[in-house]
Amino acid sequence: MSVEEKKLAKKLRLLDAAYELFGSKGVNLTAIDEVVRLAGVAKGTFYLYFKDKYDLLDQMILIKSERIFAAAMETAQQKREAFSLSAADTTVSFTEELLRSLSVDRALVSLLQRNLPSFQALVLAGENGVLKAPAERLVELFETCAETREDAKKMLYIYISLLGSVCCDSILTGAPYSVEALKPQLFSVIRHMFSKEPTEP
Amino acid sequence: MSVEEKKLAKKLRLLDAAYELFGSKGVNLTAIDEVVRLAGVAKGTFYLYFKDKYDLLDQMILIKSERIFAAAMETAQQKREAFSLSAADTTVSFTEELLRSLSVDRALVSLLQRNLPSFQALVLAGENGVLKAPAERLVELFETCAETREDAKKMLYIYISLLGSVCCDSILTGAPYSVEALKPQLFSVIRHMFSKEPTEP
Amino acid sequence: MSVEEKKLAKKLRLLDAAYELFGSKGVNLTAIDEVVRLAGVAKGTFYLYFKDKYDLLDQMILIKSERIFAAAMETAQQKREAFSLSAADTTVSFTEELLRSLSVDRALVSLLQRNLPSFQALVLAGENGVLKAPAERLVELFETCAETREDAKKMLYIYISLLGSVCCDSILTGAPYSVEALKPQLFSVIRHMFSKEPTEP
Amino acid sequence: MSVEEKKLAKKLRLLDAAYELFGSKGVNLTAIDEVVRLAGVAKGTFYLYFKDKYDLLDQMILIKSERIFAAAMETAQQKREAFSLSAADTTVSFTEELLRSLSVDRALVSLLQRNLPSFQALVLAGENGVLKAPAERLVELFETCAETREDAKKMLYIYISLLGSVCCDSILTGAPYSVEALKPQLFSVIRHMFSKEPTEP
DNA sequence: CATGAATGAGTTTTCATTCAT
DNA sequence: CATGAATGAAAACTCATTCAT
Repeated sequence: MSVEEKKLAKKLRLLDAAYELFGSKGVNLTAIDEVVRLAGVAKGTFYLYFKDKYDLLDQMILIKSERIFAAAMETAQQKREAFSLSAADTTVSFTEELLRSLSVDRALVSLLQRNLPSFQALVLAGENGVLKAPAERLVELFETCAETREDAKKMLYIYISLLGSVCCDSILTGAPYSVEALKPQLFSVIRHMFSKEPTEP
Repeated sequence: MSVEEKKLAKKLRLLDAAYELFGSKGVNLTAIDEVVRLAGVAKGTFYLYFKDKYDLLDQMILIKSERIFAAAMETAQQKREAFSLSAADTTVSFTEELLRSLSVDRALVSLLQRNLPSFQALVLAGENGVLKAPAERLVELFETCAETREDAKKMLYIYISLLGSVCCDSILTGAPYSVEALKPQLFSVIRHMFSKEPTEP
Repeated sequence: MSVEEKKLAKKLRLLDAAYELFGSKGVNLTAIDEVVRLAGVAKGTFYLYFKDKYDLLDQMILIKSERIFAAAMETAQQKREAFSLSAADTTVSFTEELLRSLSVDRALVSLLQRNLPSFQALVLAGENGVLKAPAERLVELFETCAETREDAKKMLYIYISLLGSVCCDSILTGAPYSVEALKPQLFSVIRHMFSKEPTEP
Repeated sequence: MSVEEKKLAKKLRLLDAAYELFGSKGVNLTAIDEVVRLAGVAKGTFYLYFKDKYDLLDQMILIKSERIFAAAMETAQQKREAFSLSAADTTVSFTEELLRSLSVDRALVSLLQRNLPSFQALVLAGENGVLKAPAERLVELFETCAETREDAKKMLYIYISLLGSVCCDSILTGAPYSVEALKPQLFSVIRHMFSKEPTEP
């Protein structure tokens, strides 16, 4: 293993350890001491790779959410092409896929819940590398029901906010409603977001 | 002033001081020392009324949100009666009123942001005293577009989640969008939530 | 109930509560707050009857140990007269009786254990009212094997020390030896204390 | 000085400082603050080496008592061999030596007094490393007057209890009797413990 | 007499950060 | 690069004691 690989391995071990701990006890209640202990590296090493706890958090959310996000979009796009799905149905499909992935990765949900704002900013920031592609796809989907690209991005923002806050408790605690119980209403709202009829009186 | 009144006054002073500080610097960065200093009471007095910082936080959110919530509902109901508003329009009106109040009370928004889950649970818990009345009104509004009362509560849950997460950043940072910028889309989504047309293909 | 009786009742309630708590968690780890709460009196009332925690402790040990001490001596004396027991046998009998009482009052043992010094001082202080009579009897018993009264008191001191420290753990934890397991050796030592043969080479 | 040596030095400085303070004012009245100030280390360093005050206390008693215990046994054994002392005389010699050491180390006495039970357990626990050798010697001494090894250990237990509780007050306060004043009776009791004559009527 | 709210000095404990090795 | 011992400021929490009612 090269020096460069060893460095990466250490950083990844720190990220994994933090992932575990931040997810289960929250960022604020997790001491750097615990992270390095779980990662099996020295305390000083932490500061070699991260400015502080919150720097690590940001990097982690980025890495972890990218994978899941891209995969869900990949699946949704394939379905869209295979079955000529509408934008609304594609978004629902994407949502469904996302919920499925999140359901089996409670640690990530826990993280997102505690850090929704950073996550939202991330998705919206078109310039950002890692989430750029799937986010762009989503904007395009919402453009089908919006007058301008800017309006589409606003809808996307609302969609992401809704998704984030609705799902976290459902997945983590199942209270007050389970994900399955909320799906009909949630999908209905999403579909309505794509409806073009006037709602003003 | 009776002893009981003095006790209440002291507790309120602590709540007010914490409100101020939690809102401006966040709960985690606020030391109990600061709270009691601002409140002008002894440190021990804090522990006479609250188990810890988070106990105070819970009580505060309850108190503060009740006021703003009840007021918004009051206004919305008056408009509904005066102008025979539909359920959708009443909900929009309630939303508008709530956003207006929150816009001028950034400290509360800051609090809600950091504690959305507790707040959501609170609204949904019909048994809870303080938020019972306005929450019941909202359920009734959503019943006009839901098959069952249970479905209405789910829609309410989605609505509250949406509102909470959409607004917090908008109000606090104005980024990525200001409240005003998001209103058209937000209200549109809310109105669509009341639409009865099928959205399934 | 007269005023005077009410006052006494309060003091006794405090003593009983402290008895319970001191015995189970030790004096140092028991807060006055807990004592008054358990006693059901106001915090200020405590200071009406006791200077501080340790004042209460002293009074309590006195009261509690007097009863048990006097009773054991009473029994031992009766046996002595009935069966013309020797001083050694009377002391063994007294010891046996004491161990029996203590075995069923673990709270008191716990107290004595944590406060042996005060207790020893108490027994030896011939001037003290409550323990005077039984202590005097013990001195007399030891005088049968000592040259002077002063020597007898020293033997008594050794006896009390031995008894106190040997028994506490035995009764409370049964470790490393149970009271029953230690009795043969303990009684043997006590009997030897009364033996007059020279032990010097 | 190596890192490991420095660590040990720091831990010893803490132990020494605590020894000084615990001995003069008691464990409960000594704040960790004082310990670290006297030791000349930072507060955090304390928690690097000890869980809390009582953890330090336990470690300290072990270390301090081992030294004094082993030394007294060493001396007693030498005398035994030199003068062909009997088991009883060797034990008296050991006792004398121990009392002498303790008389000039009041801090340790103070400690033992407050923690006799832990100390007794320690001596009896044959498996324990540090006190194993001298304790084994004592058991052997008592075996000369006991039927079984188990009986010998019981006698040892009684002997240790007696010694501990008799001496503490004598050494520390000189009241009600000084060590010198008690020695005749104490030694007599010890010698009687080794006498084999029947004491039962 | 009795109360119990209020006090605040005192204590324990944590933890991000540094730096010599 | 990596380490982990050391730091000490800052935070949480306790509790004996007082005193106005």
